[in-house]
Amino acid sequence: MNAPKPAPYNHALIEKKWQEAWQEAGIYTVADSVPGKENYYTLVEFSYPSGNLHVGHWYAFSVPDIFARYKRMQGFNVLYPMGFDAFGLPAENAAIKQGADPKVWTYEQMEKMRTQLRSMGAMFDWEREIVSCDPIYYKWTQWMFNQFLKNDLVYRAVTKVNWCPKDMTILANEQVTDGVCERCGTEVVQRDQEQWMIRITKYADRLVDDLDELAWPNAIKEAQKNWIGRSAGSELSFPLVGTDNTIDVFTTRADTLFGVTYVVIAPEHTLVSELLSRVENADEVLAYIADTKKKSELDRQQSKEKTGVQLKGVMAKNPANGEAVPVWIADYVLAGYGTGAVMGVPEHDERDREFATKYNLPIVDQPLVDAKEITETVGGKMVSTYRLRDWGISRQRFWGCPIPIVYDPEGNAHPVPDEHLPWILPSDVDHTPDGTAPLARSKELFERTESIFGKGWRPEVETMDTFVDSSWYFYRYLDNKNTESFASESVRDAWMPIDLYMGGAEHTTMHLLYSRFWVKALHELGLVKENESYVMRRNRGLILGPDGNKMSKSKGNVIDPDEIVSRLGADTVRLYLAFMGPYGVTGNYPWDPNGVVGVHRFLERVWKLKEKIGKGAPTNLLHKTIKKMAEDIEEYKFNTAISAMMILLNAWEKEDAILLEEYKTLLQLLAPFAPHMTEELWHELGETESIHLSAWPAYDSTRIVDDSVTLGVQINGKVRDELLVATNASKEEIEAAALALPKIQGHLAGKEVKKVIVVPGRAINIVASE
RNA sequence: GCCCGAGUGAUGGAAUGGUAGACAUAGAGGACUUAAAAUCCUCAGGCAGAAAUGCCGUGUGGGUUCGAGUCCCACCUCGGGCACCA
Repeated sequence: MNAPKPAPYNHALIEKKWQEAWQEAGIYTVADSVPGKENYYTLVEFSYPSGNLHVGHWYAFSVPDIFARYKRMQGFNVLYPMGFDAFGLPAENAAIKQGADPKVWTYEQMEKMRTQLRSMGAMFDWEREIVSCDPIYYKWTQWMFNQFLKNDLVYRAVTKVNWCPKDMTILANEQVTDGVCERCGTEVVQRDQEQWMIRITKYADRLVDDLDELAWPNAIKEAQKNWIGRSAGSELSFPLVGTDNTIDVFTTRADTLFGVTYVVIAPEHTLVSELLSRVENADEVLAYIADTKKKSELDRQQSKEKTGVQLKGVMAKNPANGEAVPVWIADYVLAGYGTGAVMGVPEHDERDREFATKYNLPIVDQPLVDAKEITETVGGKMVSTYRLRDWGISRQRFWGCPIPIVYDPEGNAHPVPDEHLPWILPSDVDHTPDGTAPLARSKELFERTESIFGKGWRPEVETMDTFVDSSWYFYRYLDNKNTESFASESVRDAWMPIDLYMGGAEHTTMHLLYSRFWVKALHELGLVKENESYVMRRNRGLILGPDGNKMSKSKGNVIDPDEIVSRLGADTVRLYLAFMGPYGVTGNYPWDPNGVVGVHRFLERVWKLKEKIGKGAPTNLLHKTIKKMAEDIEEYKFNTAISAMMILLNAWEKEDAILLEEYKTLLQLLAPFAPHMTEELWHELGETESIHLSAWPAYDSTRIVDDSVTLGVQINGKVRDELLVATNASKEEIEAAALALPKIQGHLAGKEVKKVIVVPGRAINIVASE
């Protein structure tokens, strides 16, 4: 009879068993402080409850989990929390299309996702879960809004919004494709809308300058700098001939001031209405302005051909030489950038030249002067201007955080006092779009407002941009049940700032910048100590379909993680995603159905390797592997860390036997990657405590150096042979041995050796005459 | 157009200025099997050659260096960001 076959690797059984056991034992519950351990806060962007976990979620959450687990084994008290960014458009769309209640819909999606998220076997501490649409959470979103309002960081302003006349709704930029509404295809128009704004521009300089202190990847910093778009220049006043008024222009080229031949203002410029009375061609000007308004923002951007109209009879004086120049209106000048007016210097600016040529304006060549000097001479000032605009947070939507504002009978806005927070989102709303904010139809909200504030008072009916919810969520994980503050000072001290924030590249300029601003504002208001929220940020790449295209249902290239998990296991999916390439660089990797089988094979081989446990000899390779893996993981190069384990496995499989302790060390190295399988084997080998509570193995530094090493022997930089030498051989010995190699002698025949360079442990280069 | 990245086998990728292609996948050959799958072993950048070996080779062209995938200059291609930004 044959000996009984050892049990095969049954991932389904093992994964279920340990997920339950871990939860039971609470091994992922994180305390705010653990004696002798340093806290380490790893963050990933919380999920939108779309209801179905796709490969992207796995990549976003399970690979950072490897890092978090590694840090934990290294002796850190690691927090790796998860929650839901639960307000947002899809819930509302479901309400409009299917008549669902957005809240019920959202909570259903979250429940589905929690189950799927658990199948990852990640070390999320679910007791710290946050849900941004929960009043216990948004109370503090509203409270912070009030704090900002009190401190002049919030104001009311009229801005342009995308408006779909058919759907009667404001559209977000991403809902507008090629100038039409993505839902109904109707042409989108620009409409003035009064809304609540957050003064992010007040922090523009700090948001740029403080990047220098951060050890972030350069590309991310550059993207933010670019987005903020600080530009240093001069603001100069051009007096209008015959009036007390001036046109203020912004220029980065004050040095070309003497070359100015005209001045242009934006059609929306505040001076326009005043000047109209003095203009000789008012009809023409009005027609031009009307024309501009008809054009969508997109049209204005697309048509590169410059148009404009002269304000006949209006002249501006060049402050440098007193020369009178004509004033024009043109829509290539943007009202929202700089001062909304520019000086035209066709000699030095290509765009100005194009405009001047088209309208026969003079082009004069004048010598350049010193920018700073001339600015001072003409009474201007050196200023910076920014591409960054203030942040409009009002949304005419239902499923968002209510803006805690009420209006008195005279229409003056008042904050809802803190004692009335959370200012609850009502539920009695018809979601059919009719051009007004859904909350305007809530009887409950209006009655509540009157009962608290008095007759004739009415509520704000707009809700906040969901980027507000996500600007501070990382504080709430720290203290998610606190009813006295958004997070207590002691827990913030314990965890902030965040050590590592991994997320999508698409959030580089919006969410990442908003949340940096938010922390700076809280900091300035004395509400938090830190001035920057993220010590390190890494953007991950994208997982593409097997065909190399972005996964999409229409392309039929979508990989369903649930299917792979049930067929090959969560450990395999985690390992495969980590093995595809380095993490934290924005590389996009195609999913290879064969590749995932390959890493599964690796796990099965590790599983089978236990049969070789016996009287083996200690191996140096293990210690090199430990060293290399730690180095690689610290750089998020999980792919090469895995490959190091594969190399070790390949070597051990050739041995007759391996030592129990060494095999267990391999399990520990593999534990962050394949938490379930390693836990099973760990216990099978007699351990009673979780492998995830064990310490990351240390390597023996005396065992990472081999006795001998193979060097490449080059002649004039070309490899001709190799040489096995003792690691401690002297340069002279190596040189002599290399020169004595028969192959080398052959190559050197008739040549003169000029120099020999020995690179210890690497190569020998013999420099010879040709 | 401007800014930031990146170009390496059939594929994902590896390589402190020091033996290019680790590891893995696909592929070829073999073992086991009645057969297939699974598993195991071997080969595997290109060209030439029976082989030994030689020549070529990291987007292109230059350069620095004893030595360049890696550093410098110019260009090409691809990806990302911004864009009538004064």
